Amino acid sequence: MNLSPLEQDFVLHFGEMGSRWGINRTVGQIYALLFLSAGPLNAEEITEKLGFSRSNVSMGLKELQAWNLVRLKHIPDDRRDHFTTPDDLWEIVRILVAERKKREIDPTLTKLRSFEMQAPGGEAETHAHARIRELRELIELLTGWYDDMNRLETEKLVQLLALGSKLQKFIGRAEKIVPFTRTGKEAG
Amino acid sequence: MNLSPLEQDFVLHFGEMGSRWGINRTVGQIYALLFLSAGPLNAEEITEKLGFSRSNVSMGLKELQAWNLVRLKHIPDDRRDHFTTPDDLWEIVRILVAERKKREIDPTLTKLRSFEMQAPGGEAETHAHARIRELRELIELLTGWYDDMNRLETEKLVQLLALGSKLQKFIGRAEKIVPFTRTGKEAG
DNA sequence: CTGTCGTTTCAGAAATTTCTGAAATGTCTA
DNA sequence: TAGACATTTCAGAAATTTCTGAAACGACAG
Repeated sequence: MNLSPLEQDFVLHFGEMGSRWGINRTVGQIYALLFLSAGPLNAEEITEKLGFSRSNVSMGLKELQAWNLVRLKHIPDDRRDHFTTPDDLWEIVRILVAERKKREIDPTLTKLRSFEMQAPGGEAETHAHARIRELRELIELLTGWYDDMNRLETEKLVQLLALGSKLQKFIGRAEKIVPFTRTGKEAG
Repeated sequence: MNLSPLEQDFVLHFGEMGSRWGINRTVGQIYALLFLSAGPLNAEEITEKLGFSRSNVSMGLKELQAWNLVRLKHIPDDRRDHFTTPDDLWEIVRILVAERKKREIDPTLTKLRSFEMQAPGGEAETHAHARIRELRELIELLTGWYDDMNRLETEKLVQLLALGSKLQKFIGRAEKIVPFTRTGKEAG
């Protein structure tokens, strides 16, 4: 019931990567293990394979569930909880981005907007305010783009990404065809 | 020589955010302070404004320099080092993304490819290998798109982002114009 | 060469985060 | 209701990260 060298290496790498992303090392490892596993695992199995305490696994799974990164799966005649990651990698990407946006970007935008509301505190603060406005505008452009792309079916999304900068040929044209729209929702 | 309430709040927020991104809280604060400041600051000024030790500021600045996020600026008749952030926010975004890619994505890709090289360790590992291949392909698609976009001038980049999913109208057409390319590198 | 000024280094202190075992909680069965 | 099983909670232990003061370093001026 132990890890193959491949799994071992993969799990360690993503534990390491997780910790550079503000994610607890062991949480990263649990996720990596589930990601590779052919079927759902229960907490006991994870404990055995990764070799940390049962309670640590419990907390890790709880955190992964809070992030919506792991799915609970019930197995007939077994009342233990089993866990998996989505089969579709794009779903994983979507979840990751959505959660990070919700937790980090959205509160930041709120805060930046509130800064802009406050009357400038004198001459010296003019520069800071300008800087904050620029930052807010940049983040809004990026999140607007994200919202837009996130609405696409995965297939279309992949096609657009694959085309990349080749689409710049159409910049002028697109404006003519669909003028004055922001999100493209109306155009779909 | 102290912080305005606005600066204070901004600095604290980005310190907090930094720590969710694997960046030391005080490093985030130093960066936030420089970001808002109208002109270059020297280490002593940063120490006074943020109230942590001189050596901590020194280390923080060193780290920011290693990340290429901060520029050294010399002021005539002053032999202290002064620091700023780029005026152009898009330059900051480009640097941030480039550095994270270099430190996290590229090594991960290398590792995934090496996993694929290794002969599968038996029936059980087939699934893990498939999963790894999928992940590698997804990351390659995204980094390919990034490389492609990164080559654009900022103005074009902003235009493309602003159009968002409206560009899907051109998917079929673009394929005709530039067929068989994946990353756009050959087409540039 | 000596003194001043600015920066960096680094060992240990302080703070924070993560991990664990033991106990509590919850749920189902007989 | 008792007892078997699964999970969660949480206070303290362990590990890690961050921060500091003191000393070292380096450049320059006189």
